[in-house]
Amino acid sequence: MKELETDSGAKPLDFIRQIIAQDQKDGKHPAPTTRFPPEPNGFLHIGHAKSICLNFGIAREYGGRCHLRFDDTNPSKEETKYVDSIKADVQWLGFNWQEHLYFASDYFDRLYEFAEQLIRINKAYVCDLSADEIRRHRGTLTEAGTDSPNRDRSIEENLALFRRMRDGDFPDGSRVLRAKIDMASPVILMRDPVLYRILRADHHRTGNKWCIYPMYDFTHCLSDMLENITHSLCTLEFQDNRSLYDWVLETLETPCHPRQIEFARLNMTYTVMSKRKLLQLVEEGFVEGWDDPRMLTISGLRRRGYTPKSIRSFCEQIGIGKKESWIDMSVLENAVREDLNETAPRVMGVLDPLKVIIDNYPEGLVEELVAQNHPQKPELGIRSVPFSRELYIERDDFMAEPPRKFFRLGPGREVRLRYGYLITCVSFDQDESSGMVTAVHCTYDPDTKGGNAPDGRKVKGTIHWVSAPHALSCTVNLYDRLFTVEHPDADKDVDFKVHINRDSRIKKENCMVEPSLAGAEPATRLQFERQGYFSVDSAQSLPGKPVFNRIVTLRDSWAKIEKGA
RNA sequence: UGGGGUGUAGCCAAGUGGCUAAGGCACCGGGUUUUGAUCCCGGCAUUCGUAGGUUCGAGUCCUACCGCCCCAGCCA
Repeated sequence: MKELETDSGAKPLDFIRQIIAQDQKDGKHPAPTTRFPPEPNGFLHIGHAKSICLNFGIAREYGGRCHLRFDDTNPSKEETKYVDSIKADVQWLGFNWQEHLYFASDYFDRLYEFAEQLIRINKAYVCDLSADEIRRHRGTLTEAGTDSPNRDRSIEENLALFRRMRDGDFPDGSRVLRAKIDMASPVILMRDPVLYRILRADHHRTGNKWCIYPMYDFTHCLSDMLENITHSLCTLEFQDNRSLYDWVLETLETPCHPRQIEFARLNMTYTVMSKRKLLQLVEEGFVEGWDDPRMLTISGLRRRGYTPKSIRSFCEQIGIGKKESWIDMSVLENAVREDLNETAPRVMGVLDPLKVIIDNYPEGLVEELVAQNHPQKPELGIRSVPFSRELYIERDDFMAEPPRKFFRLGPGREVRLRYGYLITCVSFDQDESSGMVTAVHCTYDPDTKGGNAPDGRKVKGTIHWVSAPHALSCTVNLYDRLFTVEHPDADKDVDFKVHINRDSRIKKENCMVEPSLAGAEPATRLQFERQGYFSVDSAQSLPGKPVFNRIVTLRDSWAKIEKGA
C-alpha cells in the first residue's frame, strides 16, 4: 500500500493535508506536529478512530510526530482507567506516540502563571457573579451582554483574589477568573469567557494539589503552544472556539501559535455515536458493556473481530471534509470484508444443523478429505477434514419443495459437498406434528471424491458440511446492526432506544464446526464458508471450547433474490 | 433575528475558470468460479441547493435567495 503520492494524483489530498503539504513546501515548519487530545472520561469509539488516523496518519506521512495528550482539566469526570484504555486502543489501531505522552494537568503550574500574566496586562479579572448571574449577563444570540460589576477591579485586587482562589479561601463556584474581551461580541464565546473555576475534586494525577482548574479554551491552546504543535485539528463544533484560541495566544504573545483547523466529525447510519447515548446503552443493559461486540467502541470492534487495518482503511475511504455527513454502515462492513477476504483462513461451520444420512456410504468408514485453507491463496496451505456416513448441513440448504433457482438440496436434487462428494437427496424424515424436517437421506457417487464427476456432469450448488461424529459443538454469536433504522436519534421526541434491533445478537448454542477448531486461539479470525467472517471471542471462549462471534456476513446475492421473489 | 460553517448521484467524495464532472460504497446487468463469496467486465450526474450576472468559456468568479449544522456549561 502506498501511503501517499503527492504529485502523481493517485490519491487526492483532503483539505487538511493540502494545507500541511503547502506549509511544508513554504518552509513554515520542517514537519508537522499534531496531537490527539482525548479527555479521559470515556472509551474511544469509531469516531475517535477517524481523528486518530488523521492526526497520527499526517505525522507518519509528512515525517512529523503526533502527541497523545490527555485533556484532563475536569477532575470530576476523569479517571485513570480511561487513560489506560485510550492508550491501549490507540496502540491497537497501530499508532505510536513514542515519548510524546502528555497531560494537560502537567501544565497546571505554567497555566497558572499565564493566568496571572493575563491579569497583569489587565486582560483577565476575578468575577464574583454566580453561574446563574453570569449566564444572565451573557445576553442572547441577538442581544449584547452586560458587563460584570467586577470587570473594572484593579490589577492588584484581581491578583490577590486569584491567588486566594488558588489557596482555597473561597468555596466552590463562588468566583471565577474571566478573560476581559467584549461583552457585546457577536461571538458569544468571546463575552468574557470563564478561564478558571473553583472546584474541589480529587484529580487523577494531581490529587488535591489544586482547587482551581483551567477551562478547555484556556488550556487547549496553551498546551498546543507549549508542545509546539503546528496544526491543531479538531471537530466542527469548535469553530467558534478558534476566536478564543487565537485571542489567548495573541494576547499572551506566545512564541508559537498553532493553527486550529476543524473537520466534520464522523456520523454513521444504524448507530449512535454520542458518549451519553453509548453510556445509556451500557447502563440500561441493552448491551453487555463498553466492549460489547455490537458497540462501535474501539474495544467493541476489537472484540467483535474487526482488524486495526480495516478500521484504518475505513477512515481512509471516508475522507476528511467540513460537511456534516452520514457514512453508511456498509462502508465499515465492507472494509473488514475486504481485509479478511485476503487473510482469513476458510473453514466449515454449520450454524443451524440438519442431519444428512448417506444411505449408501459404508457404516463406520471415515475418510480424511483435503480442503484448501484459501482458494485464492495456496500459500495458506491445506487441511484435512473427516468425512463419514452422517453429516450436518445447514438447515437453509435443504428445501422440501424448492423453487427452480434454488441451487441446493431438495428431493431428487444433486449437490456437491464442498471438498467431498456429489450427493443426491432420495428422501427426508419429518416430524409428524410440527412438519419440521428431522433428517435428509442421500446417496453419494463414489466416483466424485473431491467434488468432481468423471463424466463431466455439472452440479450448480456446493454446500458446506461437517461430519456428525467428529463435529465440535460450540456457541456462535450472530451479531448484526444494533439499530433497525438509519438514523436512530434523528427524532428528538422519540427515544432512540425504541429502534434497537432485538436480533442484534442471536446466540446459537449447538453449532457444529470442524474438529480442528477446538484449538482455535482467542481473537483468531476465520471465514466460515458461505456464512461470513468469525472471530474467537476473547472473553467467553474456554480452552477446547471456543465461542465464535460473527464479525460480518459474506455478501449474499441469494438473499436478495429471495427477498425480491 | 447576531455570529460561525456547509450544500456536487441513494451515501461519502475529487474537482482550485478551459479536453467527454475522478474514485469508493450502494445499486443494476454480464463473465469466471467446487463459497449464490472472491475476482473480472460493463452500466449508473446533459449537470453541481435555486435564480440571476460576469466571461469566448462557470461546479469553479460576482449578487441575491433557499436549506441544513454549530454557538447563550463554572463540560470538552
